[in-house]
Amino acid sequence: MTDTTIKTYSGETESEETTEQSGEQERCPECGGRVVSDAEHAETVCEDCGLVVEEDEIDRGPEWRAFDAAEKDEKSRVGAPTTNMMHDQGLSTNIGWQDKDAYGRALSSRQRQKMQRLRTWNERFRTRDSKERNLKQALGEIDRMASALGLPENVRETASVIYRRALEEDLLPGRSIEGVATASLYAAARQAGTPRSLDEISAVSRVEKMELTRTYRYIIRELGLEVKPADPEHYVPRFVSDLDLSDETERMARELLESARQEGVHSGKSPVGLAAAAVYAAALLTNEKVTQNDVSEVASISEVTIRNRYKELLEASDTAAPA
DNA sequence: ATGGTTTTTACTGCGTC
DNA sequence: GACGCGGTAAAAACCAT
Repeated sequence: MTDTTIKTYSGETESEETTEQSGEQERCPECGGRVVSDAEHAETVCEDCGLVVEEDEIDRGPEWRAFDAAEKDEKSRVGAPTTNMMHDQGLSTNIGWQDKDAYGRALSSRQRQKMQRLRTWNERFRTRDSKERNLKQALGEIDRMASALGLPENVRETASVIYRRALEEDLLPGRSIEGVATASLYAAARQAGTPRSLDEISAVSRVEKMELTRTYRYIIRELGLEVKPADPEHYVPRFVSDLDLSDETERMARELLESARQEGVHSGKSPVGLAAAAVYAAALLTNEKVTQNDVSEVASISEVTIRNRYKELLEASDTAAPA
């Protein structure tokens, strides 16, 4: 009866024994102490002996706070910030498409031809080696899927970083670009606390779910990424808004999940199912009309699961806070 | 490969609009 | 009668061993 062992629901997790943090935390070459970076002085120093490991690091952020537009111009550094979302981090030079010179005058036809030729070659070189081309494609894919799923920019950014790392560690051979890109996005979404279920992801991806899970697991393991089991609460806001329910309901759903957690109901169950059930139960309690069918659709989970979960949910909330 | 869980599928009965 | 809901049994999916 005592169900104390907490099993993790592995469909969405299986990351519990990833890296014990800091597999590659830098160490001080002198004393082996922990090294800590100090952005203000642009240094990386050892906590123990104070040795400066690196100095003059580049601060890519803006100069300081800007209080109005003029100051913003003054203080920003030149150029666009580097971003991992472009295959060359946005750093490569591009040749403008307008056939104008630096003063805006039209070019002679001879010059125009020359520029056209340069553009061609520039493009060829820029994406020359396979890794670059690989990245270019993958990032395009990540972007496409992310917008299809309505994921915010920071998730895309994270996904890009993960993909880049996978590429650098030679994790690609034998795996499809799309598979790894999809897995990166999945991991990024979960890390960012805006998880999408495997179903949702594979709906917009070109790869099968099986390949996705395989690749995902592989990536997580090889890269030592720490991805905590998805928290059902993270799904709640999305379901609530998809169903046009009130904030009150959302709050209620969270409460239900909270008391359920204390009762250990979460153990081994699908987070999505739990979230869906909580939303349904909450809607009931706040007298808003949603059918189990509605919920099951936005959550892509079966009605039966909702029924089972929401029964447990209500029981748990009774024991936790007897009315 | 096997076994234990969880989720899904499919079907049935009940009450209400 | 259609619909929402609750239940059950059997199948499928999934993870761990």
